[in-house]
Amino acid sequence: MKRRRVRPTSPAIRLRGYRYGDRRSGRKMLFCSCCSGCMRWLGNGPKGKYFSGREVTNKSHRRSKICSNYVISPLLSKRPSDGRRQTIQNDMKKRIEISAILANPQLDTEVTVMGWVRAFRNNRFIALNDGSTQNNLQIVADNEQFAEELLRKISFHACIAVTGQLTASLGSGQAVEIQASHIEILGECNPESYPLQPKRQTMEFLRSKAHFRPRTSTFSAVFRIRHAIAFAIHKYYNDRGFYYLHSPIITGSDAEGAGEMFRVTTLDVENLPRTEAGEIDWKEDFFGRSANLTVSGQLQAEIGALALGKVYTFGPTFRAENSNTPRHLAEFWMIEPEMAFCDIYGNMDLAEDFCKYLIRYVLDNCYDDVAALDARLKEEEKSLPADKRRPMGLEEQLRFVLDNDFERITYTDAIRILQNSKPYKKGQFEFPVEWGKDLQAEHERFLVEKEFKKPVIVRNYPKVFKAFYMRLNDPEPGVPGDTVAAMDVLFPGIGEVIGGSQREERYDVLRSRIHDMGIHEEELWWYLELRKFGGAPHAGFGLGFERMVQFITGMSNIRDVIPFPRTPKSAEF
RNA sequence: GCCUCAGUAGCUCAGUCGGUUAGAGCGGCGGACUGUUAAUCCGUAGGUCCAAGGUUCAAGUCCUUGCUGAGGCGCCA
Repeated sequence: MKRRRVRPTSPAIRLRGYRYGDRRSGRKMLFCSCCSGCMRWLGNGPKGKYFSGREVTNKSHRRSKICSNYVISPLLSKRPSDGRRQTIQNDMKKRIEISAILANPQLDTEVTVMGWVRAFRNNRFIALNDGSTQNNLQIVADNEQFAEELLRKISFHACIAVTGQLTASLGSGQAVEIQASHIEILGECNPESYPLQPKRQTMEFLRSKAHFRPRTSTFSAVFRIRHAIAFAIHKYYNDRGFYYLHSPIITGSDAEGAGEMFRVTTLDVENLPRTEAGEIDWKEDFFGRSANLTVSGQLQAEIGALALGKVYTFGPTFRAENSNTPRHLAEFWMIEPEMAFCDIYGNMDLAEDFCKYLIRYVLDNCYDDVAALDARLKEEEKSLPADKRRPMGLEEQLRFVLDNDFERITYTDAIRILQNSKPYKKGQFEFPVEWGKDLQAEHERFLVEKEFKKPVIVRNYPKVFKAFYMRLNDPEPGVPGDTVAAMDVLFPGIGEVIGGSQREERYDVLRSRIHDMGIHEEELWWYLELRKFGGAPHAGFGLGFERMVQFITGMSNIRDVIPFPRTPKSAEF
């Protein structure tokens, strides 16, 4: 069948759709064209060359066959002439988003807006928010013009539709407002039983009301910014020639070396199949083997990089660790770029440029949201003693990161700096500082927040506490032991945002590392073969998406930057 | 997983050495208010003091266990 766009058959009826001709019957069939995926059937046309839009459209409309996105002809959207009240259905097509009104206000025109009531002051002024922007639009409701019954229903977070003239505001807090001529309650919100209130509420409380918290100013700002960062990530890599590679969410490998995993099974847990030896028989399971949720897409990303050159993954990641901190989630999103023909230095360059790009993108595109979060933090910190307050405001902090180069040091440098530090000499560190021991949070925090006062990239860690796939460095004078080309990007407040490395591309070296760490070689046969056949030097890193959102929004708990957080003992919503 | 703290009205919290009828602010409800910006003013209702057990003449308060939450640490992104 040939797909062909249908032209309007008459000026009055603008019909949009794709027409398929059936050769055998000669009938024409019309399908919706609201989007490339929509195949909603709108009706059969009559035989013959011409297609009657009116007939089909009217018939389809009566039978509710038209896709909701389908552009209705002017004929249908015209208001009924018999004076019947216009329906919401028609209003919705006229609805303008508040962001559009505020960006480009057409004064003295009639507009229709829909959204949720943030405040109803003086029985006259409604602050309306529809989620399209941080800013509310003020609705002026002349209370003699509206029934008391209606006004009573304009309560906190009730959903309403308002039509009226857009005018310059007489008040001082806003530039424009709507003089309401028509108000409709789309969804009542009984304040006696609705859990949220027009007042400050704690993050803990709002977390327990995850189905309503996006309506608050703080969370809507966070989720708009979260979206912007996600979008910017794709844009960043796409613009630089990376390919988005979908790494699997279910994995059969448990040798990824990144923590405890969630098991995926269809076996009856009440009655597990056993082998003769009495062990659980995973051959009976859905995949014919033991399977888990992924803890990293890195190993698969390496497959991509060694064919497509530059790839990135961006997907959910699962860690079944009992981590009870404001920086950990059991389900989080991770971005893992992987580049062939790249070493640890190129890796660091990408990491720094990438972080800065995301921050800049948010400042350029979500300034109102950042400003609102900044103001909120400042307000919140007023009640804290001076030494507990953040050294910088949110926006100031973001600009500071943009304006300064990240400090780049080796692990060996870091140990030396720490051993010469005041807290070390005064014995204020809880954990020992010596070459060969991993840096603890208190050490990282000292480097980032006290010594350098900006993001720090630490590289070349001892191989003993790093993963098997990291590239072994040549021995260096002044370095007491073997190191690998690993790097961590440390940010103020949240610690490690990025962990990455140059990968071990030498088959023999990798194989002996796998053996040393007690990993079964058979699990990683394909990973080893990547080195055996057409291998290349390559590098990459993992960036914790929520940690970046946390840094950019200034939220102190990671559970408040993901819509539905999953943490130990918590998977509501 | 370890350590610390918390759980009292719808929300945020106070409640002294174990002692009479458990309080406040905000929010809700009723009323007033035609230029408000967390509006304001007057009035009013609202409690299984997390749960179970224990000590005591007497427990919101002390003890034990459990549950939940937060913070710190570890693991990491």
